[in-house]
Amino acid sequence: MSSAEVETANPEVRTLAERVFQQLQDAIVRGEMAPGSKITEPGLSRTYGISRGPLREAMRRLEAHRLIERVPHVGARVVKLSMKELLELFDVREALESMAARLAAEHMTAEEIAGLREVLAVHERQSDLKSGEAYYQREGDLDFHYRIVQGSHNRMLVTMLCDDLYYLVRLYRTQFSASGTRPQRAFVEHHRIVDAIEAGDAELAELLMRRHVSASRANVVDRYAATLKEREETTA
Amino acid sequence: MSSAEVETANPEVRTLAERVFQQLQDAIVRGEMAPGSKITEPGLSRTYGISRGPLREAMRRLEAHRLIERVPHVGARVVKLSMKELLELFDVREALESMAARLAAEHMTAEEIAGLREVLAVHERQSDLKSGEAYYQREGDLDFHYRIVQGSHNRMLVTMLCDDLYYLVRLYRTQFSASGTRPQRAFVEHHRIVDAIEAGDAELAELLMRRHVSASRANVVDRYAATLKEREETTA
DNA sequence: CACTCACTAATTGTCGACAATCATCATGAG
DNA sequence: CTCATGATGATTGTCGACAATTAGTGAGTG
Repeated sequence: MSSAEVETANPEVRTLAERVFQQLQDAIVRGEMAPGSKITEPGLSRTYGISRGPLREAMRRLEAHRLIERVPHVGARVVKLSMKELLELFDVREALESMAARLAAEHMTAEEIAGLREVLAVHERQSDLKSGEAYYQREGDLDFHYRIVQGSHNRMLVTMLCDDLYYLVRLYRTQFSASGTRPQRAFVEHHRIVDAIEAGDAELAELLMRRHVSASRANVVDRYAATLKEREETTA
Repeated sequence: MSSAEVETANPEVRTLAERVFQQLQDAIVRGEMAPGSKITEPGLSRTYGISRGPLREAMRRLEAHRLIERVPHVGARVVKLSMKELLELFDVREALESMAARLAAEHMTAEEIAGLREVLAVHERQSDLKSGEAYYQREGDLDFHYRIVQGSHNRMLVTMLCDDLYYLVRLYRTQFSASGTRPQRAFVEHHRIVDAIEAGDAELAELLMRRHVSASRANVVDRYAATLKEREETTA
């Protein structure tokens, strides 16, 4: 299923700071808190019904995860990704995910590969339904990448991508309302990557993942240029 | 010389939490706080003369930077890198730094390249003095990598490497007392990387940096195996 | 003698209040 | 009319105290 659906009272999470951190993380990524909007501690303190102590600790963690930006004595704002920063994010993803694919080809277990294939099968079924446009836009695509990263068996890599960057990716998708485009091609690419991993071909898996992320980046650039041009024409 | 240097009045750093964060970061990286040793909030609160509020915020940042590990309701310990985690760190560095070299070859300015050459010149002079063994072990090597990462002009990459990973690298060097080995070869590799960057050959710069980090990793593995064997013989 | 269980001491988590700093707006001078 | 300059209000930074949880100790029992 999708990721975290955290209720207010989750006994799993022991501390208030942790709980409010996850809630805020979710709210920001979903776009429920407008990008660039100011965050005031007394405000959040009231809405979440906690004191400012744990709240500030949660905000420090959000800051470390790049979801909010803080200026001493001034305040915090929800991060607002610019196109430049989005492209930077893609470069970092290209570097880390291609490495993850390489390591996955070397270390992934048979069960993990089977799970990966299952994810692709689910995507295929979904694409049968609303075929063509935007078919596994949201969490599905990330699920795929998520599993490969886990398959790298590199805990540092897993933390960086799954705990940090993927939240930024989701944030970007809501901010730019970038519904999943280029469906079939990405789907084919996913399959080829899994094939390479299953064959234990580390170099190929790395190369394919690199191209996959790079193509996704190029697609974003194209769409951005298109919307810019369109906006220009409508205003003119 | 120890931690009693930066007095209370540093106008650069505005907030107590920020100041104590930097002090702790320094103390940990320098090995003044033993790896794996427990950190108690009342203890640090006394030694640094601040209350637990800002201290906890500083600790949250240290946790995000992977310099301490926390368990809710139990406490925090200074991180202790295992060999496995060290190798994971090298894999991440290989991915990120090779990307940085590629971007540096594309975006670095003439002045930045000149600065890079200057760093190499300094290293060369140092190697004239205590030539051979361990000649630019500590900060010098990181200076080189640092500048290339900056030359990538990718802020996210800069943050990840310079603000996070390089502190871990320094921590590892003190923990494993890994004085800079394999001197000449690394020096030559550095030169070739700069040549590629200056020529604007992104692919080559990326490849060379990748090999450079990979070789450094292999060297660590070799040395580790050697010390293991040696320890075995002495105990036998 | 080993094991269990309660109790104690210490540490972590949380809260409310106070002090320092900044943004806003009004006021006045040029 | 524009710009500089000071009050004022709110927000952030910091502190000390209280509550909750945990680890360690020691007594008691099988």
